[in-house]
Amino acid sequence: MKLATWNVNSLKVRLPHVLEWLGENPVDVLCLQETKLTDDRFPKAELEAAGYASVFCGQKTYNGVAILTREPLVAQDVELGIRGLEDEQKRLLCASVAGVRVVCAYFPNGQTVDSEKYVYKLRWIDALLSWLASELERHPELVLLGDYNIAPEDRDVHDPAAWQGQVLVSEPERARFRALEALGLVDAFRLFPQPEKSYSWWDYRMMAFRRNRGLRIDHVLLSGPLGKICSACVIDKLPRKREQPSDHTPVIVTLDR
DNA sequence: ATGGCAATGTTTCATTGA
Repeated sequence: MKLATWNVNSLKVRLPHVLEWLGENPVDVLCLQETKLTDDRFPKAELEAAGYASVFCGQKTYNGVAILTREPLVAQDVELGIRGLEDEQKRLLCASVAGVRVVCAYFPNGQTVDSEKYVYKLRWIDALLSWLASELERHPELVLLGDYNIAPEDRDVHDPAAWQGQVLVSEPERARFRALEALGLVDAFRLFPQPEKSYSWWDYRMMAFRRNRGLRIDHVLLSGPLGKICSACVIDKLPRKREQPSDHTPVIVTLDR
């Protein structure tokens, strides 16, 4: 079983990329973030024609998440948002696939550490943490895939000195990433040897991709039982090399089942 | 110290992202 996550930065623009990528990478599950589409505009039929069922939860201009699966989804297993959190923003979606609870998340960006958006980011993650604690009891086989907007360690940052204390790397954010791990979740990417300077996002400006000035902020966290059957986790840089790419690139995880 | 790129809608600029 293969699962992937990809912040597409507008599914309207990136649908051809997604379809082509799925053709080359026929994963069982693909979680998307920043679809930036209201549900009435979601390209359900086009994805179905490519062999994928979808559930989605979107809004105009910002945010929006979706889960694509090769197997049909059971509607009653689908859940939107974090239970117990009042939130207008469409950032979280869950579904069950082959007994695995799949959580697709688009964490808030936070803008700057002195902004209201940063306060919201921390509050959102705190709500996620307490919700996940109970969710893990209900679903021991759980995977949290998405754009976390957190680079967990300095090795996930191209220039740690320049980023020191900034949003995406600040200590309160990193502490929350560790709190996710303390729930028993493991960072699938770090279960395996990886190339030095592996990142999942590069700024569009300053030729950042070509210079590999990036951050690793897209992650797959696995619950304990799934960590034990995980056999690979890779970042696929190819889509970032295309014309008109998303600034993020997919992360793919393989489970032995 | 600043902006640099891309997408969106309110569009011919402002806002947001990361």
